[in-house]
Parts: sequence; structure tokens; C-alpha cells
Amino acid sequence: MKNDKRTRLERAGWVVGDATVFLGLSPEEQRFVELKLALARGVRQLRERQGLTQAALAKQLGSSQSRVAKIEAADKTVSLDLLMRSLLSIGATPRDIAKLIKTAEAA
Amino acid sequence: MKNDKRTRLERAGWVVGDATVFLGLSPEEQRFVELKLALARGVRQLRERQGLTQAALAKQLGSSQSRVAKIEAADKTVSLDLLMRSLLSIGATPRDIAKLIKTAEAA
DNA sequence: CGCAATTATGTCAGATTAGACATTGCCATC
DNA sequence: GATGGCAATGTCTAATCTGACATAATTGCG
Repeated sequence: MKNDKRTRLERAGWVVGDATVFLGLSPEEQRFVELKLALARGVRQLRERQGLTQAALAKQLGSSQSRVAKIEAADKTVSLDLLMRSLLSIGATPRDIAKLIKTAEAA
Repeated sequence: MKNDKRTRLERAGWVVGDATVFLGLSPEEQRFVELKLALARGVRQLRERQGLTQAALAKQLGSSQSRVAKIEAADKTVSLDLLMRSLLSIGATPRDIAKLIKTAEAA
């Protein structure tokens, strides 16, 4: 019960009620977020290294500048799928990605 | 299904010919799929290593047995997000995940 | 400063994915 | 060849994510 409700709320908005908000993302959620951040950094890095603007990358991705901005910000409306596709689209190899992920090692 | 994929690829901006449907997938799409497969294998591996049934893992995840089956099959209705959350939920570390991803190195 | 280019944020309709459930298939053990 | 546990597949509806657009905010330059 409690868990169901909590899970639902968390999925709905990352923002769950009380004190757990700040300290409290579950450890898994926390890791998940860090993973996303690490990949997001990777996208920005590779994009800039290639001298592309967000708009240019967006075109490559068949998306929009605003979404690229969100990708790089690891916005909560951006899925891992999109993040990963972006990375692949700018030429990241699985090896590169693995390296990024190691970057997300627990604090 | 084929049509779904086709639509999706087209939406993403790929030119999809008939041959592509069977053999081809763009290199990126291909890598993406391999990535998913690698992670899916990881889920199964870790689950079995812990002696859990799909139903048991499902409960842990707040999901259903059928979805876990699809996760492990890297079904196309399963997102990377779900895959990753599953991995984290059964205790995979970023390091473990990085290792899995290296496994998806281009054929 | 003014201006252009780039990046960030908010919103929405439409597309995609989620969990649930029903059903079926698969192997064991009896 | 029945029974039982586990895994796979299809299909719903609700929830989430996406690209697009509008619009700020930021940065770099003359």
C-alpha cells in the first residue's frame, strides 16, 4: 500500500511529499538521476567538441533545440532512451558510454 | 510491429527501405538495440544469481511478472529507463552497468 | 549599451510506454 | 498424463515522454 502509493507519486513527479524529498530519493532513484546527469554531461561534451549548436544537434536528432537543452539538463521529462539515442547519434561508442556511466559512481 | 518500427524510424528521420526492415536498422538503431539486449541479459543474470523469480522481482519493482519477462527479452515496449531501473533495483552498480554496456561493443 | 546567436523554460497535443490481467507454453516431478 | 511453478505473449487503459512552439534568459561582440 504505502509503497504503491509512494511509487506512483514518485513516478508522477519526482516530488514526494515530506522530508524525503531532499534527502530522500531512494538510493536507487538517486543513482538513476546521477546516471542521467552523467550521460547528459556526455552529450554536451561531445556536442561542443564537435562545434555543434543545440539547434544543429536537434536537427540531426530529428528533434528541437528546446529538447536538446532539456537533454543536456537531464530534465525529468527526458528519458534515458532519448539521452542514449542522443549519445549514439553524436558518435559515442558503447565504450564511451560505459566510461560516462562509471562517472556516476556512488558519492 | 514491423509497421510500428517503421513508423518510428521514419519519424526519427531514417529512410526505411524494405531491406532495412529485415537486416538493417540504422547503425545507431542497431547499437541501441544491442545496448538494450546487453542490459536485459544483465537483469536476468542478476535476478537468477539472486534466486528470484520474475514474479518476485516484479514485486520488488512494483511491476508485474509479464513486464519483467519483457524486460529480460528487451521487448520493444520496454524502455531503457525501465531496464536501468530494474538493474539498479537488483543491486547493479554503475560499474556493473558500465561493464554490461561494454559488452554491447559493435559486432 | 544594442544586437544576434545560443541556450533555457513552460506548455500542449499526440505518440509511446507502463502495469495489469488473461492466456498460453514449458519443464519438472510425481 | 496430470498437477504445479515459472516464463512468455497479447492486449487493454492510464501514465509518461516527445517534438514543437512561444518565450525568456544568457552570452559574445561591435
